[in-house]
Amino acid sequence: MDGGTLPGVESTAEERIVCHVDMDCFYASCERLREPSLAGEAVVVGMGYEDGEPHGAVATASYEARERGVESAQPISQALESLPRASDDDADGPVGHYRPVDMEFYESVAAEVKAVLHDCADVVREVSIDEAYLDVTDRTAWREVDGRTLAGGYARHVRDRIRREVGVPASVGVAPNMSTAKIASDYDKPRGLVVVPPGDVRSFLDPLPVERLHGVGPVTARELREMGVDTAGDLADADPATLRDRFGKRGAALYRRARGHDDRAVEPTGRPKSLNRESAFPSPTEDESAKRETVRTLAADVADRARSRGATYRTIGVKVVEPPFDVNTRARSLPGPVDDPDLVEEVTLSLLEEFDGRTVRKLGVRVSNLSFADGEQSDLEGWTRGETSESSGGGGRHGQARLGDFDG
DNA sequence: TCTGGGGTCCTAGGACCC
DNA sequence: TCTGGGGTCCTAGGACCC
Repeated sequence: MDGGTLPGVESTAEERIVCHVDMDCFYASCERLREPSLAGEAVVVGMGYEDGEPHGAVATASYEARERGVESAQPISQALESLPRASDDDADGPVGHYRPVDMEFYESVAAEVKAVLHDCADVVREVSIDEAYLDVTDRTAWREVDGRTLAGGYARHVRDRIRREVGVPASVGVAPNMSTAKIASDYDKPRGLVVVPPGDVRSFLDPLPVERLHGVGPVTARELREMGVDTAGDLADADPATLRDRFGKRGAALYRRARGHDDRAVEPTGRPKSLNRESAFPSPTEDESAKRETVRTLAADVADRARSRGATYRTIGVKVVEPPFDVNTRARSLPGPVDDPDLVEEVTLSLLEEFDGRTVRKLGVRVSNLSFADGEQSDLEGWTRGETSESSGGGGRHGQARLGDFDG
């Protein structure tokens, strides 16, 4: 169906075809989907926002709202200063439509998008609710027809199907690897379609500021600039040994990616590694009963989510954020995986005790070291027969050795 | 950027084992 | 009693991403 192999052209790893699909201001687009009159209007979706109130933070702003100075993660009160609310009728000039986050609805729209993606590719890695990588090597080719690559045409097809079948806009980047495809999808948002064929990777990346590379945040960007590295091209020309010394594994990976090399395979979405719930107090508090009550609620929520996802956990932890923004984490591991809400509460309350008398602005509860019932490990029959030797601890030759950990 | 919530990966030191 | 090297697990913190 795809025309077979090109004569004289060897297929190499660098000739994979990876699409990165990035939904445009996804939450705002979802709001427009169910409220079509919002098309073309400035839309702000707020986390912790309630109709008519000033509290909460911006989760997503439409491009119209961004033009008015509304930024992601900004407090709603601040957003309202640059973009008054449409429902406040004294507003004069441009106004915004503010809506509270409705995750359930967004998840349902995302499920429709994912269905399209899985129909378009054999391997799909969902990174978040609004982002995914597709390996479409077997569905198209880098060959050019009339000056355009077939891969680009395929990416356009993916983007347009999402628009047509689900009704929300997306941007798509196509490249021979994940890292470049990701940058490409971001290059021309919204409704972008950026194609970077294998031969063009370096010339595409070279002029970009280092911040555009996935994995370079404010801290790394500052350090790189101090080294005289401003662009991806500078990074590609830097001394790899120096980068490794300064940034460890990450430095080595960044160097390779800046040079257009990224051989990570598009792996299908895996199981979560941890589950976590946190919430901030309206203002920092030292009220012990408020702290304990919050932790109890978070613990119950996390345990509940773990159960609903069929996960057991072996490590339970808390996060305590003290003003101004000092993050403390404490965790305790159990001898074996459990599904035990009461234990989550007990352990987290006990970990919280260390912070008695301290003022906190935010608390969190986390479970990690997850196992899944249908997964490969902890097959109950194997355990009881003493046949399972999957044990992660070195030396433990037979499952029997660890069985004792579970009773008592 | 007076800082919301849900995640991932990496690093470093200490405990403990052989 | 002191000393070596290799390995894993655990905890805490940091950077980053959406």
